[in-house]
Amino acid sequence: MIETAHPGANAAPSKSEAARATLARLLDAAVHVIRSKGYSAARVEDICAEAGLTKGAFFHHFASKEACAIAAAAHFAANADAVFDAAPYAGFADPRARVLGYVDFRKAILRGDLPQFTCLLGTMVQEAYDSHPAIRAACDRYIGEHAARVEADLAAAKAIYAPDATWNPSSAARFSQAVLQGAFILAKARHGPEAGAECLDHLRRYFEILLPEGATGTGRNP
Amino acid sequence: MIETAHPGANAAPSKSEAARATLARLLDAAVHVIRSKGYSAARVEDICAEAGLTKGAFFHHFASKEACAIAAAAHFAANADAVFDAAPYAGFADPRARVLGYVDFRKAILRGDLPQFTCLLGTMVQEAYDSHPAIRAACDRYIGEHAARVEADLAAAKAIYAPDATWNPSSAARFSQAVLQGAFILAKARHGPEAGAECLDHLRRYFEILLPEGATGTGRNP
DNA sequence: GCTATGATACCAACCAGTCGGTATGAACGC
DNA sequence: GCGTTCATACCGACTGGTTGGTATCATAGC
Repeated sequence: MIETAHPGANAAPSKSEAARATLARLLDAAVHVIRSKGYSAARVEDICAEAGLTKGAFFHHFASKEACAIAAAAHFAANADAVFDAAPYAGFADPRARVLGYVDFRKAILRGDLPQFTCLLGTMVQEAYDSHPAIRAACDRYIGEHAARVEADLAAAKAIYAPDATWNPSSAARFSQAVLQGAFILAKARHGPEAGAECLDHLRRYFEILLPEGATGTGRNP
Repeated sequence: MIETAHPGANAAPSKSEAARATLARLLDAAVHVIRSKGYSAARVEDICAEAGLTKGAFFHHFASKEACAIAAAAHFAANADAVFDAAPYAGFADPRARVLGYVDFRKAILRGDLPQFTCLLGTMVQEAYDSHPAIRAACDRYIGEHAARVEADLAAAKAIYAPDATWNPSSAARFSQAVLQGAFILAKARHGPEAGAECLDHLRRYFEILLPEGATGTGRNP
């Protein structure tokens, strides 16, 4: 899952290729287990079993379970960045199309089992926001960084399609993340992605209205 | 917290007034502790300490921690029903005003510490959806029942303000719940309610657009 | 050999749930 | 009224399994 051209040509030269691979396995396993049962209920041995390793490997790479969770958050965010960079909508020239393409893409990947598409960050921050400040900070950071990517397209689209509208691209980007997080919760409650998908339909319609296609440069919205 | 006219004039005659009071204390404590740290991290002794009781009392009233959580979900939902029944917007004659008043009210109660306004159901279902089916079912049920209340006003408002629009009141009501749940997650990540409040501003604007005030009976929306 | 890596065995703390016990008070006979 | 009886309500020490973390050992790469 981690690709390095040449061992040694890397920023962290002290880790061998094999060690990097097991670290990645541990992180992937942590992401999966925590997405399935949450941070507290995720046992270290669950993560080790999922990775096909033992606690020796785990505590060699992480100082604690909490440190693993924080590293898993970074790993998850980096993975997500790669996925969205490679998504088809990322190449659209029109920023409005990128915004709507983003929503469509997020809807399209609501497939398979719940732990495969739900958000590690939202899951962890729910339980850890008060008792584990470092986890909360990590989740806040990576959610914010992802929102900033959406914000960039939203701001570019607004400059073209609704330059005089009063809504704030930054706030709208955070709103999109809230809708996604809420969609995941509904999907979990319903035990299926359908309820989440229809939330993204509403989000798309909202963005369509915020960025009126025909009225270039007028900005009719409040 | 529980008012009964005469003991014995009640539906459940077998429980004394005092026992009902301690049960309520345990449920209030469970709601608070689980909202603070999540279901898994909430220890039975935490709940007992918060209630000023001991484990003897806890396991006298609940068969298990899971049973307590399910009872707490019902308790939380009943409390919420009472709060929203008593809210000022509930008396508005115009259903559109009730819909918008609901959003405004939800924004207004984002005050104080996070465990005081976040949703027990969304918090629990995140961790328990896979490992505790009974908890998932309870959360699904009470979220759905609350959404149904919103749906009633939305449907009435749509009949007046957007009768020909294609959007679905049931789906829009679920969307409102998703936005709320997502707003709570952002508030937790940011450690403050502001990020959640601005999400409700977007939700309000969306509902304003879905229910155009001037165009009674035309239904301009997609 | 020396260091990095990972396995195995182990520990101490934790925690859901149990169990024997006490207190309160209602119901009943008388 | 009064003692007897019994169920409900609650207490708190205890238990047995669990779990994060540690200590130690085996192996491989340089």
